[in-house]
Amino acid sequence: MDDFLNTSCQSCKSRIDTIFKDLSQAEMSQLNTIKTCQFFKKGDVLFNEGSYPRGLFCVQSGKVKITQIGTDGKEQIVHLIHDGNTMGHRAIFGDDIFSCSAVAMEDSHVCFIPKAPFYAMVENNAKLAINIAHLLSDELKEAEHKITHTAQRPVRDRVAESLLILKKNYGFEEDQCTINVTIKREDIANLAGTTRESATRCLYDFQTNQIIELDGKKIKILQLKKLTEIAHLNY
Amino acid sequence: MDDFLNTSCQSCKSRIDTIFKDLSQAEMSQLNTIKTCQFFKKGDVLFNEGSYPRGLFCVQSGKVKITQIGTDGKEQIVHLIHDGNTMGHRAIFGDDIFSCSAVAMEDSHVCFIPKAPFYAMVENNAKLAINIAHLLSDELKEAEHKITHTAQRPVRDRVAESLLILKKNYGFEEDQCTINVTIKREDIANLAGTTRESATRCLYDFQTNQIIELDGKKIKILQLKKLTEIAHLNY
DNA sequence: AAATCAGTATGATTTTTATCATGTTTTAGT
DNA sequence: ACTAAAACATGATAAAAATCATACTGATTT
Repeated sequence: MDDFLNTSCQSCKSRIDTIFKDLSQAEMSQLNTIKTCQFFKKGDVLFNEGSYPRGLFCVQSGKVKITQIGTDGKEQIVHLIHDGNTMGHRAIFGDDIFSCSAVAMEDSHVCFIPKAPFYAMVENNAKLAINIAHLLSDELKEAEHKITHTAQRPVRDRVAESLLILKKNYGFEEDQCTINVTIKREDIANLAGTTRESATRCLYDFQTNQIIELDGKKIKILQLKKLTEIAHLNY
Repeated sequence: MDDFLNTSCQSCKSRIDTIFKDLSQAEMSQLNTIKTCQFFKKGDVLFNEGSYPRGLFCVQSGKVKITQIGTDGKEQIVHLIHDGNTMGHRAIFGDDIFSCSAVAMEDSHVCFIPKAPFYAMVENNAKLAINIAHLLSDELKEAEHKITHTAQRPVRDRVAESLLILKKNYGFEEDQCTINVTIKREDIANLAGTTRESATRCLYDFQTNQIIELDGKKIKILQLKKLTEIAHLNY
């Protein structure tokens, strides 16, 4: 992790869809003053489950996985993060330690906003607080959906959904079918809540059925519709 | 569902630990003006998944289950509600339809605060908005925990945890060991994310091992410590 | 280029869990 | 109190998934 050139919040392309979208010019320049830009290399840990949050992370570019350690130390991917997403708000507003860890899945530029001035800013701006509540509401909805559909669907369906989640978060490459992320089989398993072997088997089954095409760590979705059918939901 | 006598917010015992704990006297009497008190009989539906929220529910007394319909129409219990809890905040602040249904598990007194005046109140009170963010943060933490531990633990562990969740939400009766709720086997299964048969088998296994005692729909916890060990977590 | 290592593929086996089937008990309604 | 319906217990079976075991591939280091 190194410091990096300070991109201004005003010109940050990722800002449009964040909790900061409604800030006034004055507040924006204030935010710009208190934030710092940081660079994380692939594999770097942004924060660790159990540690105390010192502030909010706001992703400018890159990909981060949010994980939790379950029984027997097995990792569960709880959330996937891309540019424009924030991290740490749950721990900050829950007045809590981090319940998850964050690890960069590729080189990422992430801004950091120290807790105290950020919290003060929120206390004086109900609209900002409401935006945070909105974000938390969306995440809660997603989490509750995942509870229901993890408990109730077979591994095959969940692996199919995991591919759709990857696609939703990271989109396609220029060819409009290769998912724009490099991810290990094990992480697909950790996202689907199954074992590496079971995930691998599902992927090969999908390939055999011409639904996807595997090329090393890259995954091409050939039949998006069939994948959503297998997942039993509409993305 | 009938209207019921209007208990005042000022004297409401459940208020102490709600999002409304920090309201000023003026705001409190304003809240008291806009809210209505309602009564729901056991089995009554408070709201339905997919419908549009008209306001916030605040439970004065009673027990409510928050459920979601999964694959093949199977119900998942996402949340258990007791006095002092609110419902509908996720849908309201997510600017969304209800993603869950709410059904009274026993006769309940629930206050209703219409959406528009409530939202206006929040827009003018950052502290209230922060309290809502706090609540959502706690719920998100709980949901993420459930994702990880549903995916990773066997049914037996999850059934054990379900009993602990029931105990946490509804406590014990006077004997300090009978869980203070009447719940069907099927609902225990829906909470644990398994089938009725599997849940039943686990409960009888626990009884055989003198960890619990079953008496119709009532459950006595004989060895709380063993139950937490089986669940593989510390409550 | 050989060696090392992380990640991968895949078969065989065992364990876990759901499903199916059937009889019993409990509860609610008249 | 009687009847119907709902909820429950439990065994047998089948299906799903984890675990175990082993060999392969591809990248990186020496």
